[in-house]
Amino acid sequence: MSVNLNAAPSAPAANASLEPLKVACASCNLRELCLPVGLNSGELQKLDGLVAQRRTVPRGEHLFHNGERFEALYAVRTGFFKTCVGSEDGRDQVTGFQMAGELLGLDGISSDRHSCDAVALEDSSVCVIPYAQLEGLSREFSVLQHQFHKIMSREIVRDHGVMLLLGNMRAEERLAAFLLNLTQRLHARGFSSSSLVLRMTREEIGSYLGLKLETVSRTFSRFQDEGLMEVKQRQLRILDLAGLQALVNNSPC
Amino acid sequence: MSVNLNAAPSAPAANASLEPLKVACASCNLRELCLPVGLNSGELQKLDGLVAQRRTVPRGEHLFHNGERFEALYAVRTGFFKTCVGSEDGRDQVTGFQMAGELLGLDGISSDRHSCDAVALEDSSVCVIPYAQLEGLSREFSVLQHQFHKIMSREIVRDHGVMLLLGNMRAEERLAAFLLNLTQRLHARGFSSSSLVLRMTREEIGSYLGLKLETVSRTFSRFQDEGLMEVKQRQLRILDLAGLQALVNNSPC
DNA sequence: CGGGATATTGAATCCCGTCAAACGTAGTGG
DNA sequence: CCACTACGTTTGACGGGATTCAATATCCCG
Repeated sequence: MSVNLNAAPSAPAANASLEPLKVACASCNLRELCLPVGLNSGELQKLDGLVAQRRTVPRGEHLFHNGERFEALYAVRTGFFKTCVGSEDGRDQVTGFQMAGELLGLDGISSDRHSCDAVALEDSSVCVIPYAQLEGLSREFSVLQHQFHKIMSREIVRDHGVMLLLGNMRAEERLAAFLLNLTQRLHARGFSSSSLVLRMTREEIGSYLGLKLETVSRTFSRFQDEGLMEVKQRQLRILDLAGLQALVNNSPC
Repeated sequence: MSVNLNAAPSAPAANASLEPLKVACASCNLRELCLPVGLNSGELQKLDGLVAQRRTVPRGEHLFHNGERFEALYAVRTGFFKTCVGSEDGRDQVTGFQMAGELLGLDGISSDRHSCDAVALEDSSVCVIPYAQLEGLSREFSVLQHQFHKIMSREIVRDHGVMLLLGNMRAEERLAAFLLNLTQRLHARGFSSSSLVLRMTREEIGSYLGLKLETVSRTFSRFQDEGLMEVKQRQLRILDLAGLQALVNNSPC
């Protein structure tokens, strides 16, 4: 049973990947998590004029590719994405998982080209935010400007947290921290904070956390044995939140 | 000895940590690496009006602390910094090393508080860029706005690269990548790209790379044995650049 | 229903961390 | 100037946590 928030309002069209149809930011239930935070109604209207296009991305498809020309940011409306970077040799690293209300493509600003791949992990839809126009509008509205800067800064802070995780934590702590982060974000979107469906494979979790898929699987099993949670494939239920938090906070030394 | 942040701007006092003295952005030799990239002379002048203050930070002192109120960004003028984040338990992680022309404090925008510590690794000086005023000016000048966005985006891209390093690479590759990055940035600033002085300890390198100081030391020794470089304490000279690059690019598998 | 992708589990291996000792360097003050 | 100390670095031996290789189980989609 997939999470189905904000299904397209009608969309009778064939399943083209572009939809002219649109939900105004003003009436979008993600507005408090997304770019429009703090805008008044006039500003919201202007922003709406800019976000004219929506795009759906079927599961497994790319929203954009590494190296592609950067022209727009994308706000996740429904669904779930991963972003990953790759090195010259085949290795690649998942750099993040994005859910409703989160922005994709910020990495592209630096060089006018996307520097990672964005892939939908379930059928998804995004709002297309042409970047040049966003810069223009954020010169007009300082609230929008500030909110945009906050979003970029937040991404930097998040990345630093991931570095801490990758550099200092052991497998159990990494996985616990990951799950707590996931449930917290889901909770902020109105979902249960104890029961969730993993949208990604063990391998993708492992890539994000700097672990091999076998280690992720084994650690899940151990958590289950210890009564911290129930895992069955992608279905996960947290039984002992405090126990998980303790794992993250308590130094092993 | 606590950091003397933001004393009154007048304060002609002896060698306080604040200097009213100032070098115009227009005549700063870092201008092509820093915020002013692409500005015309009128715009440069406006920016100069904003960057009214310089601050010196002695080796070992903090430029800012985690949790402190965020009010300004800092552009490194001379010297060398590290930034680090810490978890509730004592562990901390170096998230970056900053040299001349690079910006510090971007993490603070997200929550109006700094979310990391910035520490000078040698006697350093920075330009203070009051953030509210920078937002104002970047609403006037789209070139400044865009350059600022590029800098933030570049930080995100860099962080993703570090994630790849921490998540996928082995000790040798991490250290090789680190050294190549360091020499490349030094080269861009007119220094030799083969000979350098490490401004940080083995422990700080290790923290950045997710390794223990002993591993860093051992790996340096191995590189030396293999004729890739000469290391003597902080003094380092690269003998086989191609060899180092090969280490980073060639998958071990 | 069947087949490919995904997940679980075990056993062996290895890279890095840990612990410990010794050395070198820099800074201080007698 | 040199002894003294604190700090950073090097190196060795050992252990452990994660990876690797491999076999099996399970799920999902057409």
